[in-house]
Amino acid sequence: MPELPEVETVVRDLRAEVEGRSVVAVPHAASSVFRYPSPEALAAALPGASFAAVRRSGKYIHCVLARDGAAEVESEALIVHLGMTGHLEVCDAAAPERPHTHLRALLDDGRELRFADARRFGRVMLGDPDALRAARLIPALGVEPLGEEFTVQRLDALLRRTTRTVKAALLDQRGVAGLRRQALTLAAGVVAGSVVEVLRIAIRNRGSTIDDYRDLWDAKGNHQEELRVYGRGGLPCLACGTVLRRTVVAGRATTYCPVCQR
DNA sequence: CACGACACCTGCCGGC
DNA sequence: TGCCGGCAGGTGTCGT
Repeated sequence: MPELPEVETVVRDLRAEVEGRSVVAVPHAASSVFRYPSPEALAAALPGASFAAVRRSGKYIHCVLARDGAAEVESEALIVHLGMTGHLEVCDAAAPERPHTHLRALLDDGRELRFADARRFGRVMLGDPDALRAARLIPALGVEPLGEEFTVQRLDALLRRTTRTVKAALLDQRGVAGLRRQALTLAAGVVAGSVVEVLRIAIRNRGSTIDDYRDLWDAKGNHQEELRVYGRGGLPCLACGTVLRRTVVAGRATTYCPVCQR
């Protein structure tokens, strides 16, 4: 399940591969992952556009497009959310199509940008991000946790005005975009510092491959090796040896040490 | 506003 | 060996 560190890894790699490239054709576009416009309309509109920039917004990937000869600068982006099992790759156009491939975009260097998603929880959209947001096709995300605006004050205000658990608050993408994992009832300063540190380390480790996540080259991330609690229910706590417990918080499986994490 | 329930969707896993 | 129910989980929607 791609989280912010995994998405950031994909964005950085994608940026190096497609920035400056343009789309020549769309040999394949079909599936329910296309929320707007229809896959046919997207396939018709994408050719001729070039990738001006690749950015991350929460867990959304924005490929900002540019068009030659367009007098006025129009804001247009190919937006991708990986959902649970979404996967982007840039490969030779002759490479065999992996199962559940929903989009293939032929680039001007002979390669293809492809999107595959077995579970189809992912989304692909094309349009003005502001307009898509206004149309509620993409959500109005909260503070970017790796941005300057993610301050202790902002987080403190966010946590202070709610009775929800810290985990539930952090999971809500309208508050702080792109976060999950557990947190405890700690001072906002500690949480804020931890969030940023953990995200930076996870990105340095190219994300966590818990199940399906692979980068553009189909390689696994490395950060799963660093997780000390996640997925270790029933195993001893690495700090004190107590058996880690599993429970459900905010509708999500949550593992914790009953001694170290109270 | 907070949160549970459900929908979407398919691979995987345990049980029979 | 094989079928099958159950489960996971990001996000949106709807009901309480």
